[in-house]
Amino acid sequence: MNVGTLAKKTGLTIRTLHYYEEVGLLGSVPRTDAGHRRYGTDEVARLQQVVSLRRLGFSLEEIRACLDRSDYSLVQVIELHLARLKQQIDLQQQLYRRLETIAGRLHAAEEVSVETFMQTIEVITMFEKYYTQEQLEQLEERGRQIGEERIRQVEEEWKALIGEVRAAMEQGADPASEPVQRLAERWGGLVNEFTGGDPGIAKSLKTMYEQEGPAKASRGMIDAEVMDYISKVLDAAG
Amino acid sequence: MNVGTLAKKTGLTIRTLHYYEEVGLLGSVPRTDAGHRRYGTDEVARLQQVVSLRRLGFSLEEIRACLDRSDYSLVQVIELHLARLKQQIDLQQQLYRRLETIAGRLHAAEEVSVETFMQTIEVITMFEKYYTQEQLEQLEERGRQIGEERIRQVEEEWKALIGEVRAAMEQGADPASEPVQRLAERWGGLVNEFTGGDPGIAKSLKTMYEQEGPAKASRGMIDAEVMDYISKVLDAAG
DNA sequence: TCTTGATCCTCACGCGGCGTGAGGGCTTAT
DNA sequence: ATAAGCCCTCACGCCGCGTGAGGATCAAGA
Repeated sequence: MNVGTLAKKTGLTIRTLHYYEEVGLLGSVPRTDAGHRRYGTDEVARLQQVVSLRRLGFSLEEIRACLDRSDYSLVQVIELHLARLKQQIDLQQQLYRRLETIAGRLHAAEEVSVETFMQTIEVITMFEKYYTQEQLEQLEERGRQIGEERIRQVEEEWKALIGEVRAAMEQGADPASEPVQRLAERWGGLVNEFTGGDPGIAKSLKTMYEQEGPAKASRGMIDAEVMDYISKVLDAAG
Repeated sequence: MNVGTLAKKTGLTIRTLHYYEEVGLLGSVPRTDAGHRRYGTDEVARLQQVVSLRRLGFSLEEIRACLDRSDYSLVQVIELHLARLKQQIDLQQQLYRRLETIAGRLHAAEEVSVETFMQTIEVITMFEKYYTQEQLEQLEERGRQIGEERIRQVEEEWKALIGEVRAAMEQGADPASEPVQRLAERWGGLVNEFTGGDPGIAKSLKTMYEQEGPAKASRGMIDAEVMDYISKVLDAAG
């Protein structure tokens, strides 16, 4: 059998067959006087083995090791390969979830510029740093249940509330005073809307604000001053 | 900031920074008189974006496209990337399952030579050709429940039975005769032990034997003659 | 100021698993 | 004899850098 025929039979290209021979996977293939390769049953059998192992994802180097030295511990090679595969799959799944989340957030945004994208990435990365996988899934789920509509609405409520808090702060209003305390109640309500009442998520949120600072954690909505003030207000509530 | 410092800050290598500049990801980095690279805030910011996108698994080409032309449809790029990732994950998971199955079979074997391995691969490949994913999982599950002990025992029973059938055939025994019919009963019992009474699996098994021929499908245990004979015997049973 | 060690530069080959030509010889049917 | 279709070798290209070689430059101590 000549290369072309064998190539068609195996689905490999001629170049691949040449290459396999070149790297020593097929030994020395016999030739005709003119130098054309002639594949006999031995070569075909060997090639079948190579193809089978290749389809399982082994490297050419591993395949050669397995086929050349029968004392090679196949089980170990497989175990190793399995471990590598599992690691890769895990990594890719993690990546997939990340990208999915990002895609979801971008879908919700009205305009997708590179800046929005980068910001989203930063937010996700920051979140992944402070929330456990479980918590992130929980947040996802709650987000779906609540709906995009409500999320945008809450966003607006936050902006308004922060504005009012800032105004109170700048007027030097007493943190313990009645109107300021009512702001605190609304604040707590919005926080609760995010955490869903889960104390673990609340704790992660707190840690994130402490570690990253209010400005970064709130994506520029809350600065250190306002945060300081609202902390006092909440403290005054007991 | 010089390269070394930036490299440490980003976790990249110096070579990588050079390379990114070489392929045009960082524009033209300003230099000192001596030709040393000096990274300013602009370059650092740009690099941050590159790193972020890189961590999401985008190719350098894609990153350049995204960053250079802001009119580039980010959402589409992400969707495409997600699709690719999904495909890869699916493929790798399929591979993983295959390898796991093979590893299980090899674990059950007493001696693992290259031949055993290749045979196992062939068997798995053949099975995957004729049974649905669901059916394969069902077979797995039944195998686990029955236990290796019983599997080996059944293997022995098959060998013995096939021997008896062959003997009957060579003596020219009437397929409808009482003792031969009793062999048929045992035959049906063993087949049933494999299929677990599932008609879908029985059908796939039948298709496999028809398409691949008895010798290949039974891994050399049953040849065409014996298969022919036992078919007649089973037909005679009605 | 001179030295020394750390840091920087460019150039260029290497990996894995082939794809994709270029430029030429062989075979087979007409 | 010629044309079409095989085959051969040689060699560069891909991606994302790693890893040197060989030399220039910088910062700090003697």
